[in-house]
Amino acid sequence: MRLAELSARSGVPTATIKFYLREGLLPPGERISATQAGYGEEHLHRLRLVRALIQVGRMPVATAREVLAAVDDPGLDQHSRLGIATWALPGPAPGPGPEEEDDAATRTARQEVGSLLEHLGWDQFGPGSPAYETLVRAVATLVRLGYPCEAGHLRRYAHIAAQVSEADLDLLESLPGEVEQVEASVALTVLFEPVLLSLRRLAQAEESARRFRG
Amino acid sequence: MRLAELSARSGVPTATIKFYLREGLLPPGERISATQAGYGEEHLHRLRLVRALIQVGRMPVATAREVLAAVDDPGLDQHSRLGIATWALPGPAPGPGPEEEDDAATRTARQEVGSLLEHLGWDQFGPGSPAYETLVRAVATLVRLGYPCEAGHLRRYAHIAAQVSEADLDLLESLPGEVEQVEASVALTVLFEPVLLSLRRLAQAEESARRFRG
DNA sequence: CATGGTTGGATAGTGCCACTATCCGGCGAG
DNA sequence: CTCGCCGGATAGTGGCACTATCCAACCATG
Repeated sequence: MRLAELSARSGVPTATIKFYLREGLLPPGERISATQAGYGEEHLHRLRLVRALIQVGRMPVATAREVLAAVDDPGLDQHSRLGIATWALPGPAPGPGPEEEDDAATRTARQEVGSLLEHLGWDQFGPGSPAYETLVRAVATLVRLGYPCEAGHLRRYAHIAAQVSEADLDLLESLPGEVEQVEASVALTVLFEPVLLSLRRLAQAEESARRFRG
Repeated sequence: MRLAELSARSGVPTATIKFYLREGLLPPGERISATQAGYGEEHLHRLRLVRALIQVGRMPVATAREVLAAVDDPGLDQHSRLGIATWALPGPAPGPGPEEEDDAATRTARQEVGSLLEHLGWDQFGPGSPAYETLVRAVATLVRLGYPCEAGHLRRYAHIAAQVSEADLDLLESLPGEVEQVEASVALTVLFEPVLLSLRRLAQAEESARRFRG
């Protein structure tokens, strides 16, 4: 398959594919001659994954490169791979970098988050992990706006998150092959986020109608 | 309070506050003289909300303006206000506009999503609503990558989403005042997204450790 | 063999968007 | 008086995901 056909089958412009090749998101095609290269089905699949991560998952190009490098890395067991994937994924609020906020709200948030995770016994990822920091930032913002979000309130959401992760892992384990599972751990983590959030919005509308109308 | 103090108390640069005033995200201050204006606590609160929507919720400035206009709109009942807020919120994958994709994956996704929502009886928001379209896009992407996401698989996530929305509405109803609830419906919908997704990541790590190690 | 369209690679440019820097005249504290 | 701060208007910046252009090699066709 040539670049043009890869573009036609994926719907991605050739210029964009070249860009991804340059950025290392897509492995180079098999060299046919000095100025020609050929691509296979695996390139098509990877290209679709890249598009999904970037467009649906809103992942920055640089992050996608790191995540995909981890996916391709051999010699990692299932758990570390999922860990790497989860670690590298940017989450919903990457923020303007390590600006080390230390206001009252952030300190409160750290305390509530810490006590929540301690109570749940969730100690795989501690402070410093992206998910943890994102959580602290979000809770700090809620605190700053004056909304209740002590560990008690958060616990309810944590229990629900645990159910989601069970569904995630069930789905992951139902897939064949180990390589596929690694890729899937990334793809499913990212792509089920919009699914979950959209369903939440739809469910909110239903629940709101139930409570405020009929 | 002058602009400089508003800036100091919120941590937002004065230039940025001026920008928000220009964009209509923040109501103008009370005119003290021809070239002086004063701001109150409500401006501080609104400014924090704006920052939260834009930075934590990743909402485009234009969308934030619309959402806040709906929040300020009097003469809307609770349900419509939540509806407007939820409708205007952009969700995780706004996409490159109404490009009317109509490939096989999208058609499959529309069918699965339709049958899922029909089965659940969720008919508040049909096709055309942002949440619905976001869901279709995400499912289409999953289909394209070859992951299982029939209505059956999605139902499990939908049930979990329903639990989230119950928690959301419980929290909303626990707040005093009606104006506060309107603002809260926006703030909580947006700000609990990172909370939920971060908790999911943390829970995934725990669940993964439980299954693949111990 | 000529030749014209196509291919892959390199380089520079575009468009969007959330700010941000600068300038200007009016105000007000000392 | 006066000098620095205030608010408002205008234009510029930086980041990022592409995208347009150019070039020489390549291959199919006549």
